[in-house]
Amino acid sequence: MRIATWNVNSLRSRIGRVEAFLERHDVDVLALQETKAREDQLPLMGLQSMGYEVAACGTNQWNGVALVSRVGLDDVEVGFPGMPGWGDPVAAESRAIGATCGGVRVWSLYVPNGRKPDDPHYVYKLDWLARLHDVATDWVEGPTALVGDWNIAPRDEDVFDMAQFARSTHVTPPERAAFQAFLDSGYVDVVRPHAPGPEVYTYWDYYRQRYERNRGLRIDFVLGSPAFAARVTHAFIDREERAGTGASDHAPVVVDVV
DNA sequence: ATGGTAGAGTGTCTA
Repeated sequence: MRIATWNVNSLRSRIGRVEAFLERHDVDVLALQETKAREDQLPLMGLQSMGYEVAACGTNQWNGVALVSRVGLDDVEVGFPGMPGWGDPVAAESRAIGATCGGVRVWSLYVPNGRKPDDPHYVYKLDWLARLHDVATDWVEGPTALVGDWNIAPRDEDVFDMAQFARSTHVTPPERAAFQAFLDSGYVDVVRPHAPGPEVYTYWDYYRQRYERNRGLRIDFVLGSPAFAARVTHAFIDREERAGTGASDHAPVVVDVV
């Protein structure tokens, strides 16, 4: 079974690339972030004709996550227990969706950006991660994959130039500690062992031709519970998907499990 | 400190 995650930066504007990506890599389950659409706005007909089911959530024009699966899409849950921000327009219910696909519990996650370290949204980000961690410790016994845009670069090697992030989010010690807490609870970065080398970015800002100059960040991750990680045979970052006009600013991450 | 680009949709907001 092949599982992928992709911050698509608007599903409606990217639907052609999404369909081509699914076909090119023979993907069974695709977790999407920043769909930027309500469920009723989504162009699902093409995906359905390709044999996929879709579950989506999103209530505003900025966030939104979805799961696309052709190996089952059962027990769909929008959000997780204790998730902060209910009733907040920037927040909650459009950032997490979970379902059981092919025997694996998959969560598509769009971790809050944080904006600036002195912004209230940064506090909300850390709170959101803490609440997710609370429930994720209950899921670690089963075959679980926490996938998506974590908006954290856990290590210096995940950043093209640490000096440029001296006063920025994504690299602060509290954010990195929040990410590390998932690893300490048993979750494993299942991609890095299969993506060796110094530059394994998943995101390149649209500004300043950062993709062309390979000045990116690694912020999209597949964290697997031990039962999931033991089944991973291969993984890669589809860097080429970021090239050309009409690309998302994120590349998809693909994982194979037996 | 600012601005650069892209996408939501008309006012700016978000990333």
